Amino acid sequence: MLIATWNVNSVKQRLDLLVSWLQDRRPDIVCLQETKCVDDAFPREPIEALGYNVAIHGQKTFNGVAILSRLPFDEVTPRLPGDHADDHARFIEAVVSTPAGVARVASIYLPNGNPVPDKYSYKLKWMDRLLDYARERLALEEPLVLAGDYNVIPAAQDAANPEAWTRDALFLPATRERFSALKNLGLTDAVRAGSEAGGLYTFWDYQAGCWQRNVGLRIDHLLLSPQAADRLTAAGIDKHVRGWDKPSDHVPVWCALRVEE
DNA sequence: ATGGCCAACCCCGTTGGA
Repeated sequence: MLIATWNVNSVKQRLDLLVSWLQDRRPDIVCLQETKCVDDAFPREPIEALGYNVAIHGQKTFNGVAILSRLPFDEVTPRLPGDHADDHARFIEAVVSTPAGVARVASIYLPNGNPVPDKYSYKLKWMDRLLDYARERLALEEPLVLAGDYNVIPAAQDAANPEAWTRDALFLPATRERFSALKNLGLTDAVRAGSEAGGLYTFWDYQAGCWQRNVGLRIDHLLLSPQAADRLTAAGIDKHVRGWDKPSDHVPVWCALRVEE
């Protein structure tokens, strides 16, 4: 079973590329971020025509997350618990039944946190809420995948120019500490389970010829519970999608989980 | 050495992203 995440930077602008990529990669479950449209405006039909069920949590102009799944949804829950006043559409969770039992998947769009300090406290609070949520879900001992745009550079090897990011919300010590704390709960970084190599980027800024110069960041991640990590057979980054016409600044990241007994 | 993009929105500039 293939589970992927992709920050599409507007699902309406990216619809043709999304359809092409779904046809090529044929993932079973896809977590989308930055859909940037209200639920009524989400382009359901061309995605459903490819055999996907669609769960969405959008808002006007900004943010917006979704989950696409070939398997039907048993449950869908928008919003990360822990702050009723948080009205950003940054989280949606779904449960599906697989041949090997239930799987729980969350699509996560973690706050950027810049500029520091004005917007940074919201990011740290959001990460603390994510830690609480993950702790609670891990107690269920289910296959669980927390996939999305974390806006976290986990380590120096995850940036082309790490020294340029030392005072940035994506790379500050408090950000990296919370990401480490997530992994220390027992979550596995799917890409890092297969390779410790540098240069495995998932984002290249539109500006300054970053793509052409391969100046990128690894900020999109799939974190797996032990029950999912036990079934992990492969993970990858669809870097070639960044070279397509009118691309998102992020590319899809995926992992393959064995579901047969 | 420097600057270099893109998307949404009600409007043709401003805000947000990373």
